[in-house]
Amino acid sequence: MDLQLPPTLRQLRVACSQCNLMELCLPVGLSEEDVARIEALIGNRRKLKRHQALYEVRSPFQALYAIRAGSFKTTIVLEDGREQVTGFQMTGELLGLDGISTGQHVVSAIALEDSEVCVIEYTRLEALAREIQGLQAQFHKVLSREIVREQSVMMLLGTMRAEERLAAFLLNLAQRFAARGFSGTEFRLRMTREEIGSYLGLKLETVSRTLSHFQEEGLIEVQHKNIRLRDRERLRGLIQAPLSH
Amino acid sequence: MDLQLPPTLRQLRVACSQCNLMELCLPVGLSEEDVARIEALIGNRRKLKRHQALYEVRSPFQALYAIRAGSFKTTIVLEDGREQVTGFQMTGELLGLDGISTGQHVVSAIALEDSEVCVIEYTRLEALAREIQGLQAQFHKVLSREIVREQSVMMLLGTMRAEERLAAFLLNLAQRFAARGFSGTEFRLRMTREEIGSYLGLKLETVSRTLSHFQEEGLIEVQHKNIRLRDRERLRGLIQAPLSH
DNA sequence: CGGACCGTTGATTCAGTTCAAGTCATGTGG
DNA sequence: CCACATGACTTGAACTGAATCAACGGTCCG
Repeated sequence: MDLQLPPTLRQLRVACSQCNLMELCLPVGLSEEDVARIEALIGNRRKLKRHQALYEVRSPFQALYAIRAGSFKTTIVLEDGREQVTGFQMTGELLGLDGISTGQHVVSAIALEDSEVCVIEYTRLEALAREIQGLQAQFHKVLSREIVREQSVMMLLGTMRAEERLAAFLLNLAQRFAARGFSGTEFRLRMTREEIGSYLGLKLETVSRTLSHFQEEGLIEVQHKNIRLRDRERLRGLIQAPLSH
Repeated sequence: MDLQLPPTLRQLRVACSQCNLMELCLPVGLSEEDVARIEALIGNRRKLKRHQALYEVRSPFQALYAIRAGSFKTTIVLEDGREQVTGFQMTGELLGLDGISTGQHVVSAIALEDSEVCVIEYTRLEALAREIQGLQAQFHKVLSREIVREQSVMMLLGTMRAEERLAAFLLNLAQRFAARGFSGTEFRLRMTREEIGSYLGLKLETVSRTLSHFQEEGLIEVQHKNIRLRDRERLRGLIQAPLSH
């Protein structure tokens, strides 16, 4: 995920107040003064190479991570080894919320490309949230938003057919790219067909076939990992009005 | 869900400190003094008849609800009318977390039987959480636990076969009944086959067939809504070791 | 440049859905 | 308090969407 800034500028963005993700991240709707205090909270950064784990299942929970650059997947594993992707995260989104409950992570977070995160030590976040009402409110909203997101995935997995799932997935990605100032009609998938399938409860062959099918129908153009949405309305229609029954 | 207390006693339990759900609810691990302050927070109660909505989709979010007696389902609806159950809640569990994100509820909460909830006004909860660290910590854990629960439902819907889903569902119910001091081997389902199916991404016929199949196998006894677990270990084994592949 | 991974496409199989018919339970109004 | 209607559940038979198995082409990376 290119930040579309020259490298020199990239070096300079060291603080939340200068981060172009500010409106996506925690310090939203806060006074300058409060943002300054949050900057102090957000200590160091961490860089990760593609396929590297930010944290693993069962590792102790200590911090949340705001994605500064790159993207991640979170995966959960069953005793018998079956694995499922529970989410894809991109810049400005928060990772680690699953660890608060038990003090141990229940998913692993893996970088889909070379990435960088801001480390937010959790005890310090809680302390600051007690002092800055706006931060508390924002944090609660982030937690609740994750609950809501997962509920819509449950809907997707529970009641949608393969085509609808893929359509919903593509539209969601597009919307998130657009929210970050990238094109919402042309983008590059960071994940494999298998990872998409795992997230959507489908096999990779079904993902591949369905994308091909969308292409035949003129809904999208697929070239490897590059996607272009050609008929967003019909794509949206797929979700709301299933073919039959 | 009978509280197993004579009616007279039931009248008397008016405060958190005397509520037998205390260890399941918000005031966990707090000093007596703090519990007293939380009692003040928890204003009135609300009684609901079977099938009555505690709140509906799109209704404004103002409060969380702790279930004092009875049980609920939460459902999300698609534009085309398709509906899915996203969770079943029983005594001591919190309802309404979905509303924090946008200020509007994204699910409806419907009583499965005559029920009663404690109303927790959200702005007051946030204010108190800023003052009482233990309450803040507990609240965050509750939010995170819901995120984790939904992730395991995603796993269930995404990668499990019908038998595994049902087995996981029954074991989860059993464990929650047991945590509340009821029998974990013999209990009554509060929801219909259709509601179970909706939650598990199955049709009601499949739920019915699978339960019958479990019975033939000697895993459970089913009589209408009454379930008895006869071989918990083999039931658990179903989840961890799928038949083939 | 070679090998591993990733993706596409086809043929076949199968788990779960759909359609259907009938039983049983519940509760409501006369 | 009974009668009847309605909703809940079960079971069977046929159907189907997605999985599985398989073979092959493309691409990326060391």
